[in-house]
Amino acid sequence: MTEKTFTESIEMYLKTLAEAGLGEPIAIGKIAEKLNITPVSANEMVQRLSRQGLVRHTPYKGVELTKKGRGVAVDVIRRQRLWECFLLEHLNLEWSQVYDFACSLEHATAPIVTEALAKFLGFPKTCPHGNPIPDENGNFEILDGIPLPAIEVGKNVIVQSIKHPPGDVLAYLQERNIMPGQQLQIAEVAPMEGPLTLEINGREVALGLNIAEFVNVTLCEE
Amino acid sequence: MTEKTFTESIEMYLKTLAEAGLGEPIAIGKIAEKLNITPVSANEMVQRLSRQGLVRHTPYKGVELTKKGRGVAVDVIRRQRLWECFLLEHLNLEWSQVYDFACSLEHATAPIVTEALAKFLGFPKTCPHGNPIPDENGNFEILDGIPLPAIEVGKNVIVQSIKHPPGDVLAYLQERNIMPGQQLQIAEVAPMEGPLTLEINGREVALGLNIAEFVNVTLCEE
DNA sequence: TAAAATGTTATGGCTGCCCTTATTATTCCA
DNA sequence: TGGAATAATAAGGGCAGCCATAACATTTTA
Repeated sequence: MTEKTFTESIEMYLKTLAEAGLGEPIAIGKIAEKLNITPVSANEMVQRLSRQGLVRHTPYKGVELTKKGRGVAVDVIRRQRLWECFLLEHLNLEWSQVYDFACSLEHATAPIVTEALAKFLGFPKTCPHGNPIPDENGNFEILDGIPLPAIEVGKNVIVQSIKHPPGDVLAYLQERNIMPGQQLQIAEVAPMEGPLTLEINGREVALGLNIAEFVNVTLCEE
Repeated sequence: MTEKTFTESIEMYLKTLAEAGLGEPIAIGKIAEKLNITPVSANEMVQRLSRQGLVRHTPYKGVELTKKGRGVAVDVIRRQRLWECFLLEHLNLEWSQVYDFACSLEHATAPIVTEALAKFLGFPKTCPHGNPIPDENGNFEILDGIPLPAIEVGKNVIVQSIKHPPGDVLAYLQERNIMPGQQLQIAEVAPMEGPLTLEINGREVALGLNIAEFVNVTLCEE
């Protein structure tokens, strides 16, 4: 077993790559933006990761996780999402806050602790934001949710998951009850990339397109 | 409020100082030994801590926590001991392992999480090793236990607490059932700084003096 | 197809925290 | 009281991970 241990910084890079999409290469600029560092620094670091066989970097094309890198990333994500469950369900912390708190804890969690935590929680399948929690072997189901902006006006949908957004957007969503399990309807789509108007529990709520991209929903059958 | 945040390294120095005794100054050499670094490095770091007002360093005399430093140290200790309780009682991890696991988590735990954890655990008064858990304001009771080597032969005692020992000593103690709450008797004291012979649950157990120093006990009343 | 946007490389610098080696100062103890 | 042990200081170094600035390469797009 290559049971190595990686720095917090490395784990954050790998997690960021995994969260950004496990298919296509990610632009270095995007990584830099998400990690709040300069593109030059991101470039440096990507080279280090490349040397360690954790990512594959095609200049001017982007960065991809290798199998090894993906394995680490999935493990980090597992740890984080388990902690999110614990913090929300057992410590009763705010839905909008558990991501950040769990992000600190994830880097300080040994494998034995991770597995004991998973058992304690009853092996949850998803985190409080609706995203899947990989199992001990790194396997997880890919969600079938659709980004909210792709839904037609008038359709009833249920929020399935929230992709991790930047800044205080989670608190913004929580205030408006846009959380997994919530049913809502698209009441109106403003022209010129304008906001969506949603109907949630009988109330009208406007939601910018950029934010709506982070909300994945499934159609209600009726 | 000076609600600053400190590096993991700084927290470890301060915690080490607090654990080594909250009275007299600690020699730099001792700190270096406990943190597994060279005395030169420890000296450097102590100067940094001094500049930040966290410790008071009297050359050739030793290092002491300032009020500010003690506050941080007590907070770190609170976090660690709460996690120890959680890891032992809820995740069912080994008594001998929870100290180290908690030590990683303690540096990644925000105040809100600490308080929520304390509430979840029911505000425990001591950690699994019998050491007091400071409350939210940093107050805690000082234990009245006596180091095992100070007890006379023949006396019945109950283990009150285990000071944190180096290396694998906790596993060694756990194997021999020397844990808080355990009743035992000093059967024999070998001459020339030789080991103690203890009677535990009808079995005889030899325990070196150096290790016994870490075991605090109270006399059984009868 | 040329300008704008983005990515890459080079250079130099910074901080935190650790290291070694060597010299000097102080304290402790026999 | 003098040598051993311990502590302090100095000088030089390393590594991780970030920064800025500048020059240059490639890709995108208008």
